[in-house]
Amino acid sequence: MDRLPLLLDRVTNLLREDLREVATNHGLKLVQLDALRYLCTANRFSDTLTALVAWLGATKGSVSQTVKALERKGLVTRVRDDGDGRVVHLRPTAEGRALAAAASPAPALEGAPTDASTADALDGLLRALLAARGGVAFGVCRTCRFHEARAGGRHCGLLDVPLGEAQADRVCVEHAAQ
Amino acid sequence: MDRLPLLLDRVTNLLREDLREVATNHGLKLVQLDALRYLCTANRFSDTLTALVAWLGATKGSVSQTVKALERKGLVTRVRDDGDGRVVHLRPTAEGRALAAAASPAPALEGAPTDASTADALDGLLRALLAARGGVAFGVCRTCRFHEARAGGRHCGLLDVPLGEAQADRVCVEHAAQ
DNA sequence: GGCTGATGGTTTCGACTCAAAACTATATGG
DNA sequence: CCATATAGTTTTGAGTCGAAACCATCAGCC
Repeated sequence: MDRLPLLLDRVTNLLREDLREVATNHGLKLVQLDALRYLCTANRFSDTLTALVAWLGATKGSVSQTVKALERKGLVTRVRDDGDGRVVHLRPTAEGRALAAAASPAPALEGAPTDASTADALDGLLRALLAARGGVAFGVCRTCRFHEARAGGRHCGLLDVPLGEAQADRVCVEHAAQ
Repeated sequence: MDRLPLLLDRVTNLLREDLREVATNHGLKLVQLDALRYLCTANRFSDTLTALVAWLGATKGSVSQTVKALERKGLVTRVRDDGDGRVVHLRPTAEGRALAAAASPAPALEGAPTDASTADALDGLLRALLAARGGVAFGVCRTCRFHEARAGGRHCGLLDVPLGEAQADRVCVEHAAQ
């Protein structure tokens, strides 16, 4: 009895349904809210179009349009990089940040279980998903969105594991290249 | 440290990215594949437009368009109900079933953990999500998509719990009304 | 029977998404 | 300096999305 795909399907749908409603309540499409939320947590390495493309899993042409829509709504501004003339940083405006803050987390998750076992299970699932896509090398850990330089040493904020100083420059399986 | 929303976001995105690729490989949009997969598991109560709308979480106008696209591609046919002249049953064609079978489960889930604890965690999550939406009464259990009349008694196939004979006519929290 | 309302679907509209492909501009490496 | 890679934009055509208007059919009720 393999309930996993079924459960995952259902959870995903409910979550998206919920977020979609939040988005439309704020006059946005779901993808636009997704993008805005990501950009609000992105640092100077991960606030580019390419990173957003990787995160959302769509094509760059498509994402470029979405960003244009966000810009038109005054939620995001484009800032050319000083060093590299090709890259453009996508900075949420104050209004954009306010909207993202108001729109997350998903209301449906308010009462969600906060116990460690649930997170652990998702952890395992995430690792499996990443492994299934061939453990694609997508970026150096030190430049990853989830890389944290803590007091006790470097840390991966997504998988919640400590990292040796040496690993910080290794390629990271998680592709939220930053 | 609340990693749950973050993990859920990531898992959802990866899963969708994966499914989207599968869909485009078969010349479909992601939503179309979602709809087709649902219809392939639906019985005579749940193969209607309204049920599909509830499952996908979009508006009926939108879903009607999607179904039209599937019909145009020869993957689904419309069949008027005998008893109720208003309802239309959406039956996947042989070709539609073949495509859905070839396209699922998501390749990324192939190597996913099959242990019970992962499923249990998702189970809890699903219950929380359903509770958060106010435990909406969406249909009588007996007419639910996941209702099963087993040898040992009635059974809910989604939450994997046995049901008393009396409960079968109670309102079900899960809204996949069938 | 006939009226009223609810239910199941379809259609139309405008804004937007999507993938693919062509394109521009800026790096980087021999 | 030239070839190639990288970052991003634009265009095009099919399709999604929500909203609102619309058309049937059914169910309750007097």
